[in-house]
Amino acid sequence: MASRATIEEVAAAAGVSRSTVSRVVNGSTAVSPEALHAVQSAIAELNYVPNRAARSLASRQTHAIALIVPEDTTRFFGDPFFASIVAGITGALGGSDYLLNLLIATGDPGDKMTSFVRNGGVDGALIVSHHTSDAFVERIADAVPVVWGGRPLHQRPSEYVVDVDNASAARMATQHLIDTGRTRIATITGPRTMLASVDRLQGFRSALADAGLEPFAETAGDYSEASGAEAARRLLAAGRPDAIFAASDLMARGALRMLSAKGLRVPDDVAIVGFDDSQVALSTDPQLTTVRQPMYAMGETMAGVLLSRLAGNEPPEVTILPTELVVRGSA
Amino acid sequence: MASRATIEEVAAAAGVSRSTVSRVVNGSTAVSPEALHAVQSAIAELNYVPNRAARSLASRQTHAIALIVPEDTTRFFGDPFFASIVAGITGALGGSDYLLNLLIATGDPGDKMTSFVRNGGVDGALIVSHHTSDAFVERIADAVPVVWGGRPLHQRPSEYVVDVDNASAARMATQHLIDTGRTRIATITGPRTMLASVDRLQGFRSALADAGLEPFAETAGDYSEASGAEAARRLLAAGRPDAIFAASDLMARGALRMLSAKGLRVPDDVAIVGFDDSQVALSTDPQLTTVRQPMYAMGETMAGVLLSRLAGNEPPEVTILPTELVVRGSA
DNA sequence: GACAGTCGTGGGAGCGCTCCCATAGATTGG
DNA sequence: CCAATCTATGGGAGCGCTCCCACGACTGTC
Repeated sequence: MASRATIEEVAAAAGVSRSTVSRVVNGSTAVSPEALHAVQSAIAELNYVPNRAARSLASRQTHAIALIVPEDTTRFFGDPFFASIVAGITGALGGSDYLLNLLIATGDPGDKMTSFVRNGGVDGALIVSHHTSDAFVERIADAVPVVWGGRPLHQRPSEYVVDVDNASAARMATQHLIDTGRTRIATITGPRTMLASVDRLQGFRSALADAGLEPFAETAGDYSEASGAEAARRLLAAGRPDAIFAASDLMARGALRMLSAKGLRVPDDVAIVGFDDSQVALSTDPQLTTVRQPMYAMGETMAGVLLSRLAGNEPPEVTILPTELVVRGSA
Repeated sequence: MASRATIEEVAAAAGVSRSTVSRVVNGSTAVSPEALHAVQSAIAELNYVPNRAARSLASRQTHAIALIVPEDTTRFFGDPFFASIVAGITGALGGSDYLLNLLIATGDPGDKMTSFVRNGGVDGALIVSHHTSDAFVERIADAVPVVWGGRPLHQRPSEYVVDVDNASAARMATQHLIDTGRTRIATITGPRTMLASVDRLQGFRSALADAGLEPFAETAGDYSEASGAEAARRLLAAGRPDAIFAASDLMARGALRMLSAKGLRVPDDVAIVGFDDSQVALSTDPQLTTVRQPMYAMGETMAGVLLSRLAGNEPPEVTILPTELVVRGSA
């Protein structure tokens, strides 16, 4: 906890001016080899680390970005989707000198997150898992450059977004069910307050409509395993689907377990398709047929786009990453 | 992204001085009701949010703390242990105006974490999951007040730590196995580079020694499910234990699945005891008998102790939280 | 009525940086 | 050989706050 050295002290030790030290630290414009060397050894000797607050006050940037997830910690930590997103972001940030700030909370009690972002806590933000109820998120988007993971609810001009084509991915999954002869096809959606859920539902419906089928049933979960099991229970109480398209692997796993518990065989009695292709898809028996979305790449791309904006470049506003149907045992 | 109002502008709008605005913002010493009111409306009108960098430069504190986890993201997100710790910390921070900074990384490539902490990025740090190989962690402890989750490897005078009594918890778990008539008892430990693993192993050994038994086998995992399965495979290849004490629920689950896959019944053929009592313990069939450690409370306490230190108080240096054996179906 | 103690307030002096302009010296060319 | 150009460097002026001291206007006391 030694008292820190300041730039001025380094300058004195190296026999140069503050400015020269600053140039060395920031690797900027030309500095003579002798000065360079003198400064570098002074830095090493004094164990100098530039003060973050002073630097960001003067330069008006923090070299930190936030990942905002309007979910409670349980959901956040329980879903491998977020783990991959974070891993992707971390990967993209690795090369840069930016730092990631994880801001996880529903509703932002006390406006801590909002004011942290607004009062210059970060240079920009990544926002995923956006619900209609999260008004605070919009205020954040007013304050700093934002990149959305998934289309924002209220799209404004010049929003940057990284997404997959949820509707056609869901279509593809549903089509697979149709192609394999299923006719009583139900879906377990995510919360209708999220655009991704709505889009997937719409893809589901349109695939059925094109095939001249009616949805057997539509029921909502919250992307968690428990909600998937609960949804399956409701489905079964109301009738006997021969296939279920679940909007997440976690919900698919919940449904699968509920079906097994009720003595139904998967895929013989009921086929199940999930969404994500996370580790979860491999953990079930049978393993899940699912829609793969490139979660790691999504995180990586989001961070890349934000960094590019912060660097003053003009990355593409919308990036749509590809999805793919992965056929395994469950359908 | 409106240009921000400064304290000076608020002062002008309210017809008072900078100082008075600062007093209002910091809720400090007496301000006349009229001034108070004038300032408050000026703040509301101008949408004023104090600048974080300026504030922390002047006051020499950031109002942020870090949680340092020297693990890769996969391990971090995969283990409910961390989820509970984070939830506990978040809970404790909720009332305060401190912010949590999650710093997850093995080895700290590029020293980003270390220098972030050292250059005044946070006022203090919480460190969990400390391995012998993580030298950078010590450098962090030199730079800011730290509270350890689990005893640090190199204990120095006046370290603050929140922990459970791992040795006696492991003893208790092992004793349960002995009491239920098991004699060929093996253990799956965590990495020997972590003190908690070593302590649990030691508790395991001493319970057996007291009962006049020899350990059937000791093999190490890394607390992950896969490593537990792998360890169980090794155990089976070498003989036939009739009980296994695993140092985490995740490893216990891995082991349990491996045993089932090999056609062994739990608990009839092999009894299993886990450690943590996370959600995982309830997800297996049979459910896990396990040592409950109060993970949420550990996070909460760690944060509480750190906050108390930062507030200039003198919290107890060592807090040992209680553990408890939870008997379910697996042993 | 003069003196000490309050209370609310203002403003100077930094906090440790970056940014920009000025300057001294070295180099070039007509 | 002197003006024009370039390179390396120094230092002033902030960035937006907090902290501390000082000041005027009141109160109360002997």
